[in-house]
Amino acid sequence: MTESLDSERMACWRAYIESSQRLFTQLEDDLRTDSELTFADYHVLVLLSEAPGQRLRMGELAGRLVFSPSRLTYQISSMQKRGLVARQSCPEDRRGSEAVLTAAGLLALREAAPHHLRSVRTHLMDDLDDAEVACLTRVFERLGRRLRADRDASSTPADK
Amino acid sequence: MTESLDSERMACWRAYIESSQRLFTQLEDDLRTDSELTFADYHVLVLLSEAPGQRLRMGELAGRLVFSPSRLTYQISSMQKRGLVARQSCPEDRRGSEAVLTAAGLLALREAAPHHLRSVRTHLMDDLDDAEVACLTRVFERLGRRLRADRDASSTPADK
DNA sequence: GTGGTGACGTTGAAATCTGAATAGAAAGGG
DNA sequence: CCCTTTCTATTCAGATTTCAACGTCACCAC
Repeated sequence: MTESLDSERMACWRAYIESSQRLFTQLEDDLRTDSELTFADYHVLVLLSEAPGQRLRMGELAGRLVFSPSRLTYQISSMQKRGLVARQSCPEDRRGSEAVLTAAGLLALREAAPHHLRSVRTHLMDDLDDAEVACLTRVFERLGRRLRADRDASSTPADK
Repeated sequence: MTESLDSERMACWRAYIESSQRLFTQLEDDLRTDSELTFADYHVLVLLSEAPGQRLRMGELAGRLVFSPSRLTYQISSMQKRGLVARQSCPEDRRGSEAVLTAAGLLALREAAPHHLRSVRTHLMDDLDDAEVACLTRVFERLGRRLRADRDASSTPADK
């Protein structure tokens, strides 16, 4: 029956979409200005740097980045050419492969991080008070949990 | 000096990024499932349908969609081929052109809208209480204003 | 073990997106 | 008027992304 949003929620939705798009564009531009990395590159480096052994399976990485498998293949190939990561075939499962952070990759991350974090602060975080931060965290962590659950449910053909 | 985010803001930032990415992907998938439109197509149709004369200048459209000029040119060409919009050269300014909504475009929008709005509700809005909606609206409208202002400032070489 | 089934990544072709360069037209002096 | 500058949108080449089809291997039941 209700196939629409009330006007407050519609305004909320629109502000969220437009501002997010604008923010991501801006961060991407900033990152390119003061490093040789894209936002995707940066994110890959962060995830690898935090992983045990500074390595992750392709599938795991794709899941966290919200990338399609083929997109990740391309992304890692690109970073491999630039020496930021290496590819190794997985010992336990010979179908799989893993991306490993290189010394150059870690260095690139260390150089880019201060600029990027400053960018995140000036464009977004500095303008939020603690209550707003708490609210956003609550909302988006809940959303993330739900969307991950939906995805897992739909990939499992445990229908019905 | 502070070139990092405190841990709460970092968690907030990460949840926001990941969940947003996931949400946009999900909405895109839903839209494709029950219509022939992409999210960008849909957004163009919405903006045109609300514009006086159901037409907008390319630049205006690009600004609102947060698209680069060349991306918009491509987007509109694609929609033109599918009959969703038409292109007309602008009477007042012969450099410019405008995109006009067609009957088929309006129809496509009307058919897709209920599904898309349901999708937005089930994946996001239904889970938010009124206070959260108010918080998000406040935050993202403020962010949007600031980012638009930054963009305008940097395009104007009125440097000091 | 053997065959079927599914999971993990990759590949190739086509669609889309970006950034620099460009054509065409308006605007503002001089 | 003429010239220079700026604005609008498009074009082109190249980079990225998607989608579907594969190749390889693991897993499970027989």
